[in-house]
Amino acid sequence: MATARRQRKDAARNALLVLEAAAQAFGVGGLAVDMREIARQAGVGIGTLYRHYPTKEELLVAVLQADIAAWTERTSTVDTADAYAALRSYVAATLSTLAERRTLLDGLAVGDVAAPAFAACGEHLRTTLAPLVARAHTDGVLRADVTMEDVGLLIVALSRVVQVAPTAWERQLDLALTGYRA
Amino acid sequence: MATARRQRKDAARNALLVLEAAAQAFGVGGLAVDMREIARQAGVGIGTLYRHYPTKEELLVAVLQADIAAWTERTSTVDTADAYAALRSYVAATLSTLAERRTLLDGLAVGDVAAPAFAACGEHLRTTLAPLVARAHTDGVLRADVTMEDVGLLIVALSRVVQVAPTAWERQLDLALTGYRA
Amino acid sequence: MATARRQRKDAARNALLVLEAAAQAFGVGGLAVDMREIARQAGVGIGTLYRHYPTKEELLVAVLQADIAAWTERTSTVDTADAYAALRSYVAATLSTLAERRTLLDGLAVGDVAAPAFAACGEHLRTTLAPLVARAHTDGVLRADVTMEDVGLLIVALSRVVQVAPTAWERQLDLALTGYRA
Amino acid sequence: MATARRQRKDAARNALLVLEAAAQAFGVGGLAVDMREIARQAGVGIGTLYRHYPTKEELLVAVLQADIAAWTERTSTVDTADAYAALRSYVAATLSTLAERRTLLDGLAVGDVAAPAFAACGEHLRTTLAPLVARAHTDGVLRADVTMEDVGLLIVALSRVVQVAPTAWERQLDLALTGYRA
DNA sequence: GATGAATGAGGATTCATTCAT
DNA sequence: GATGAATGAATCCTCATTCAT
Repeated sequence: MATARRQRKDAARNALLVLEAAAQAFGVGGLAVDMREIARQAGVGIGTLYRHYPTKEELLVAVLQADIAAWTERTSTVDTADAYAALRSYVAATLSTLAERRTLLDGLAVGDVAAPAFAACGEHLRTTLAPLVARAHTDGVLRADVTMEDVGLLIVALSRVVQVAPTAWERQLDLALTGYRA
Repeated sequence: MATARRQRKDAARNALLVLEAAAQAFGVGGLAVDMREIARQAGVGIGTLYRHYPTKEELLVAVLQADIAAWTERTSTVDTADAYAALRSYVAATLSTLAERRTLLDGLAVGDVAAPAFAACGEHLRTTLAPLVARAHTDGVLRADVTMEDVGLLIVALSRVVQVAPTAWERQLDLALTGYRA
Repeated sequence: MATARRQRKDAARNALLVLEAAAQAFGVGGLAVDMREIARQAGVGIGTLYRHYPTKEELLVAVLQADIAAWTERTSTVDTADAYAALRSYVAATLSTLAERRTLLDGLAVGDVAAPAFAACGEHLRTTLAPLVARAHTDGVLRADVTMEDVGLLIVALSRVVQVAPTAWERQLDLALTGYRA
Repeated sequence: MATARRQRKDAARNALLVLEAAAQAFGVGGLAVDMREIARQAGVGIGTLYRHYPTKEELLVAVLQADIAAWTERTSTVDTADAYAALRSYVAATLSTLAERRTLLDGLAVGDVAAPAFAACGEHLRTTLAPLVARAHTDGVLRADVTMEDVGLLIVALSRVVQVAPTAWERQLDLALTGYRA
């Protein structure tokens, strides 16, 4: 049993090694990366990689899910003292997550396989961002016609800035948010 | 002579057909598209495709150059009556060009081959956008600390909106530009 | 008519230009040379090349035939004063021809198409070399058991020396011929 | 460990099968042979072929190296009882090796990749042939002015005979060697 | 007759995935 | 469970040859 457990531990560790290598590799080379290269960087055989992720697509989805998990965790701890600060904090946390997660940032999606992952993403947006926007409206710190969708698109827009000029997004965020303010 | 010209005309037409098919195909499938598929969609043989564009890279660059040419043309006729309107018009013209040119929008670039094309792009930005920003400052319709780079990044940012929600960019542009206003 | 004649002259000239370019090109790159490259070096269009030589093979055969013609001409004027000198002169003339004709030297032959050309070659060997060998035997300057075939193979052998060390064949010829002497 | 070794054994066998098929194929069709055809004749998939020899060039070089190895092995056991016999034996062993190794015989070489292989070849010539020539001189069985280079060129020359008339080289060797004798 | 654009079969190589060990 | 050798479909590109002008 001890052996079995040890093996399971090793297996889990391998799965993780592959996941990290894949995140790295997809971030650098996009979908074009060679599965062998990922296996190599993970320090495992190609067979091991395929045992854990039977398909390139599934591996990508796994990376995506890990990214999204990191994001939901990061954005669940926004400081809520001030309504405007809370909103800004949420957007900033999202963008800073994207800055570290190229796969998510690049929107690497593949066919319908990634759809569920992104659906979970929208779900989280609705449950966490909506209250913040509502409160901002209540507190009168947001233009009345600005919706949650607008803020979502703001994030989407600034994600490109993150991609192109990784240090410039904070300034652009503040410039743009000025336009959203009441 | 007339004969020779006629042939060239046909050849030129084929080159154009290939270019259009490629723009379409790259826009849909990214760099992964099969050269044969492009040839098929252009209605020419694969050999003809390669006669005009000896490499996949070169074909992509040609598409990029056509996109950029379309953009420079479109942005050279901005209404200059009002400084703010002129600036907005420039950004809007750029974004609407991107909306029709997926290759450019997706920033499909390949190694160093695309670099010159994009360099021309930056060049054009500097010569056309700079005066508009300068005039906006002179006329006092732009926050004093907003630079040409900021406007460039605004375009970059909104290009993502174009990509994700092709009809929403105009509203986002006006929202954001409010923040840039003096 | 003058025009017609002029055109025929031009056509003949083109055929010759192609032949020379082909001889050069095959000599350098073997059969792998691109037909377009030959046309380019001949200064004619690819269509013109194909008008004169409908096939790569046929072009090669034409080059071969020109080579063989040069050889038969060169070897028909051997000095016949002394039987041994005549024999040596014949072999030397052959080898020096080979030294200038890479296509022939490399034995570039292709399928059955080249066979007739080489048959003519053997034919010429029999009609010109045989008498020389016979006379050498009569004059007692050649070992009695040395046949025409032996001399033929001597040529074949030394042709490789010509190929590998273009200046060394004469010495090797004299060394070897010593063994053939009575 | 036993497991790993077994796999390597199979892999090694495949590598060898490919090598032999390639030697055969290059010998018949020169460099023009289709890699797929080689794989087919070896009874392996094209991917397996490429796993062992990542390039057509490298496969050719491998064939060349095997040929050269066979030659060095064959020529290291020459009978040294009599100086003249030893020399003849060396040349004969070389030629009979060539008779079985078309790739080497045809001098199939490709760019600079084959250069090292052939360099090793010249090296071996110098270390094994030189002493034989020296001893022949000492024993007075070789014309004083005949050098190692002459013998080398004799081999080169007769290799063409091997190519053209595979059964005639021995007679030609003896004829020619007579000229080299003291 | 000359030209060169068009054609497409053919050939080298890569890479996702399977499977024997 | 891990490994990596084997597989072959897919893809880029070349080049002999044809044909419209």
